[in-house]
Amino acid sequence: MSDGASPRAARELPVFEPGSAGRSLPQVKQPPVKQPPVKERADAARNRARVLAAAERIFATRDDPREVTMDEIARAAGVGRATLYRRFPDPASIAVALLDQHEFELQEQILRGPPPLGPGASPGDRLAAFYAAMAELLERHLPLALGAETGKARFATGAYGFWRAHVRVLLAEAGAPDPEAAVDAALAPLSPEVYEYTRHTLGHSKDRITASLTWLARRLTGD
Amino acid sequence: MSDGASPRAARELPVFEPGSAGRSLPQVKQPPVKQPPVKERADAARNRARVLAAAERIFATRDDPREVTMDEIARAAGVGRATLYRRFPDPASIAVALLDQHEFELQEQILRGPPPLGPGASPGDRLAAFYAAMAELLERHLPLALGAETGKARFATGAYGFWRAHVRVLLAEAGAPDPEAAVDAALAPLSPEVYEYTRHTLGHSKDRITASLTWLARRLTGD
DNA sequence: CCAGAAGTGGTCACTGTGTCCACTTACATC
DNA sequence: GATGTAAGTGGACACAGTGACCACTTCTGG
Repeated sequence: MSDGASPRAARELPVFEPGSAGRSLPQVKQPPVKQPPVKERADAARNRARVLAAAERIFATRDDPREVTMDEIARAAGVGRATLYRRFPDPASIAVALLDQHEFELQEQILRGPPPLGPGASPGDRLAAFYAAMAELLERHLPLALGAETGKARFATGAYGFWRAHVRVLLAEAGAPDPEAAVDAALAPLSPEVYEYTRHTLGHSKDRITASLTWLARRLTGD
Repeated sequence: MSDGASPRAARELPVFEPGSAGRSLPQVKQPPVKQPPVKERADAARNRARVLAAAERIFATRDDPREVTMDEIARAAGVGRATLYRRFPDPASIAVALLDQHEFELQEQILRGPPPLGPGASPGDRLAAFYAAMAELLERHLPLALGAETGKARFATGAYGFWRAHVRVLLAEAGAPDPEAAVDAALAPLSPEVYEYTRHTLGHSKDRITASLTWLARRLTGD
């Protein structure tokens, strides 16, 4: 997180920066005027790393990631429950924090990577590439994605706003009459629940799902 | 449930019959060979009606229908908790039972009603009509739909299999290369969570959402 | 009418939650 | 280095919901 290069000044899309997830430090009821201290104590950072590592392990192991409990994570991390609650209000927010780390790389590729994921290709190609990349992400981190959907703040997967803005632009370029309304329909098939259902309940292969999403991308953008 | 007319013998689509939801009577661990008795005792039926009525009221009232609890429903229905557990394993299953009642009518219209919802219209028109009808259903029964998504059995909304079969046929008629895989992507925008997000978090009108779904239907079926 | 099956509701042990508070530890300052 | 202080920590507590159990009641077929 200390790359001095590439200042992120002029950006069109709302980039979600990973690491800012579990750091809204004290969970005070009303954030007072006083800014929370910018610097994190060393032991706190160490514990946060422990928590995230333990949580990643647990989410990956569990049968149903939606059943992971705060108590369980705290015990696995060797940390008191209050310590956990200090940063994360519920297990879902931990999954979100972990997921953001993985999603950030994809955001970079979309913003500055080579086509068709990055700028330069046609809307149809870019949308298809985006779908494929998201399917890949879901394939690898499905437990986290499922766990992130549990809490009260749905569609708050941190990066959702980014995907939304990206796809909305693509739909607009493709001539959709109301991209702002269409974009959520276009993103719905990427919901972790849908992926889990087709992938594991129905048993479709990742390639088959990706092919279907590619077809969808072509249809949505009019080829 | 005693309409002697129109025997439902030869059907292509898996119709979900409402009323069969809370009636898999005893929640035994392993259903023994002995068939559960076909007839329901009069007092049991009365209580079931009470439970459903109370639950409908509660689901509609609550801020977040996902937080409705068995205890709450039992108290509101004036019924012991064990009585409730006898028929329904969790609040979600009660929401499913209620929702099925409303979905059944739509199923009938699709099977035997006039076009464009019923048979006779083009795939594009039928899909658009289906989307519009589902949006209407969600608009009216969103709390139930959200509550039904809570439990462990997702995509088990009873009727989901029906919608799935219907839309799969439409996509096949429209020439989709892999309707079996595409159908879940086509149904994803109808997820209650997506509807809630666009409708209430973003504040889009029902008409705007419907218009967008109509656009989607045209795109999916190639007009 | 009545035997027995189906249905009922109060109770119990248990799990996870969220908050609180007394103690500990890191770090800025001297 | 010593030290004051605020951030950080973990155990404890009260509470809510669960799911199962069981003694009791009520319905219904013969």
